[in-house]
Amino acid sequence: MTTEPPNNEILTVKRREILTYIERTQIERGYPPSVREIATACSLSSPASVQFHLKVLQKQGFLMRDLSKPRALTVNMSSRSLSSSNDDALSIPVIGLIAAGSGALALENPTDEVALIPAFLGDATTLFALRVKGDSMIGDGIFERDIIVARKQSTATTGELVIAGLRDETEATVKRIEIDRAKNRIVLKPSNPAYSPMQYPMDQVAIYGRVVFLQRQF
Amino acid sequence: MTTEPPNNEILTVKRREILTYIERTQIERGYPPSVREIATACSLSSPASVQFHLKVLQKQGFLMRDLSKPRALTVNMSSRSLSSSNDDALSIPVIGLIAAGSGALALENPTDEVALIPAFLGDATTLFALRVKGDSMIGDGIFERDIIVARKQSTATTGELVIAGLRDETEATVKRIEIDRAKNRIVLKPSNPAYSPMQYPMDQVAIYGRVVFLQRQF
DNA sequence: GAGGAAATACAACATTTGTTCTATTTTATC
DNA sequence: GATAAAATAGAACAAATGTTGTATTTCCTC
Repeated sequence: MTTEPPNNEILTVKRREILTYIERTQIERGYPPSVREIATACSLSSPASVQFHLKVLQKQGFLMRDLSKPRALTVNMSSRSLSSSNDDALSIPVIGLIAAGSGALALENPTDEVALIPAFLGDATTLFALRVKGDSMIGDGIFERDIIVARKQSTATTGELVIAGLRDETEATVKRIEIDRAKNRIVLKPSNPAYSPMQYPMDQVAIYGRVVFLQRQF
Repeated sequence: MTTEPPNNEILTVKRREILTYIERTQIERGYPPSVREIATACSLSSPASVQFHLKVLQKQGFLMRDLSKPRALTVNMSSRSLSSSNDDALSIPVIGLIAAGSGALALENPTDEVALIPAFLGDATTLFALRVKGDSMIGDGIFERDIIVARKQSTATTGELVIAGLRDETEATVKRIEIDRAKNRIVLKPSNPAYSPMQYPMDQVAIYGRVVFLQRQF
């Protein structure tokens, strides 16, 4: 299995069209298209024309073929991975470290960028990402170095996982929130039994956002 | 697209073997096997025998076919999803393989789609995604319903987080692996203290891949 | 052990498909 | 505009593949 180094030559319009069609078909139908199906889909009236492009694509390392076998196509490299502006990918700035235990968050100095492609996340402008520090939330499976994505919002309901902090401070933590309107209190609960919940008067707590997503690299 | 209700008839040994082979081939090669390839792999010396089973599987709703088209096979329902509720088992319902095709295979619920892959994961063709079932790995912060992305590989070193299973079975689990070459044994360790490590002779364990990434939606 | 259903096999055939050769058209370059 | 390279097309052929009909074997049930 020799993985050809990606020829950094650009993809022709037609070749990109073909590559994309193969990918889409594989995903949508569960099996790759035949040469003639590619021809029809990509407006080429001869299988030979497709053959021509396939050979180039193969030489460039974009796909693998098992010759003489119908539909024996494997896409090595997504055409998307080459596009400079990755339409589908969201890049969200990692604003800083968020505390587990007591805090320490330096907002507003993007250190990193996370690339996400989740369709389900919706409007990207209201999202921000943080790298987790500490172990106060391991009960929820949130570990040190994980990256969590939150949606900016200043309110929350009991039980939600939020990014919050004290109004006067620059620190923020990720915690499960509990709102007691009767007593006018907010409780921020760690999910690690080794830590204790913290109680504050409602007006002292600032909610920055709600956790919607988490990712971890091993 | 009518999703046939899963006929609760059980899968024959042979039919399960065939279904599993189709799935595995789709994952590993990127395209489904031909009828004759199935015959060879599943020890059937006639394509007609395979045809017989395929028709049954199709009627049961396990797979779809486009007749007269080579390799036009789509697995609707993983054979794994039928396996008795082994807590450790991974259900591999939807593998909408990553950012594009490669070894795509979209099984089961089109609703559940993994559509996220960070650039840093590199070559997408050797990756596959799984949805986690069970709580045997919560010690590592891997929870039910999380999606883990693994890189295909058949070997591993002690301490790594792997997708592995018994060679003869269709189920796979995510576990931390420990290899004892002296005793010719492999230990698969859950990270939930409620579960016990399992020991197997080395040649009975099949390693499918190493966990490289995890994502969770809240 | 008899009978029937399920499973398997063999062989022949029709399709789909990949492949190659050659000719023609388009595009780019000077 | 001339020339070469790239791209496309057409046709014919070979290989891989799906399909069907029938016969044989295996397995299960009574």
